[in-house]
Amino acid sequence: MRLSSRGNRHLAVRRDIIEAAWRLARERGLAGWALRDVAEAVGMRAPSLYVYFDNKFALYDAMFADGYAALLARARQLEEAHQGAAAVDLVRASAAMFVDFCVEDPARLQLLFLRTLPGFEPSEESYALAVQPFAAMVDVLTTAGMGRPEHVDLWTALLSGLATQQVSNDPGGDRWRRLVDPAVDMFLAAHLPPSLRPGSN
Amino acid sequence: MRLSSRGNRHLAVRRDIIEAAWRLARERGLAGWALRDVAEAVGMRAPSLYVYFDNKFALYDAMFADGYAALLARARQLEEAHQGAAAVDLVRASAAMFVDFCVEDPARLQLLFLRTLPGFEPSEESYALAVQPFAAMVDVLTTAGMGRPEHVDLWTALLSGLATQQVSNDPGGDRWRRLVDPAVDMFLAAHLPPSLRPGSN
DNA sequence: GTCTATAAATGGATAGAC
DNA sequence: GTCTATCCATTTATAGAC
Repeated sequence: MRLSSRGNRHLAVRRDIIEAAWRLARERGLAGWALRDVAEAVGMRAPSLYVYFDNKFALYDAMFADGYAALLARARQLEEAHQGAAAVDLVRASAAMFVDFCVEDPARLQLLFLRTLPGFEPSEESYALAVQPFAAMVDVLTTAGMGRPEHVDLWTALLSGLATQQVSNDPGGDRWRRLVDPAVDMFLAAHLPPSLRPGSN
Repeated sequence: MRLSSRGNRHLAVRRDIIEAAWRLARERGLAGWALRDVAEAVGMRAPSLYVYFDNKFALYDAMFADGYAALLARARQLEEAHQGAAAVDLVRASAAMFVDFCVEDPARLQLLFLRTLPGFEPSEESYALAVQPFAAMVDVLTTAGMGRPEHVDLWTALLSGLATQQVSNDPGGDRWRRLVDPAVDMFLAAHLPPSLRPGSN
């Protein structure tokens, strides 16, 4: 009991630190803050952070895992909401979800998908977590008859391209965000099996 | 005469500095080097660089302009090589050229298109240069009957998405690079005017 | 677990001699 | 234009007291 509540406290502080780091990343960019700043944001001094993380990269690694956990949660939520719906509807909803997820936090997009942080490599544990949302997306596409690797890769390129353009060239706007539906139409027109097209059954 | 040759010398040294900086960016990442390193690479000491650039961002700005100039050169070259060819062929060739341009230098991709360098904003002059390759691409698409803004934006998203995925998730490979042609097929099937389709005339 | 103090390194930028 | 010398700020990380 005492041990576990101490463990819980430790984990709760870890969470606070991760969330403070995300806040700073959103405000100043993924690499635009120092450990001092994170410490201050949680009411500590920098050296105390080393009780919770071995170094700055370990904090980034925890953020990486946290980001993929958030994405996985949204994917699961979408899956539940689409129980019994047509496969294509889940495909559409997944596209919008993914692009919104990327656009709403450019620093997260950078850490999770752009690999732009010099020197950072996710740990094996975090990488294993990162695979799960990807697998969920493959499932969604497979159910709609578009699970082949070339389909999946083209799908990720299309969606991440829309997100990246939106964030890089029209931050705060929706110039590319609003192209998600047309882009999905284009993709479906080219790759959705005839048997799953609306109108057939 | 003396004045202009001095000016030429100055410009030549500037070029050397810019090229050394690109080399370092390719080796260590866009932000992975110090002015000291650039200076050493051109046989100087760091303070001497300030004769050629006001500060580090000014050097990045020159690299930015240089990158867009390189892209524009390739676009012009492609245009010339496709004098009299079918519009769709130039569209295809432009797609491959752009993705290759991005993939062959990830640091350049980052500086020119991803806006991932914290605090960096291109100067007005450099930005004006950046618009030109974009305009050239709009021309190419317009000639093929696909010049509407939504077409152009979807086109840039699709190609930059392929490039970014290639660089981020399969560096050195061709997992996404080889999808350029299928991606263009998909795009053309959805947007190329019937009158320009092969088979019609 | 948290602190103060500080090490150790980095890196942009300036002063001023030559 | 180039150099040496140096400033100054930043920041990761450690030592050791409490």
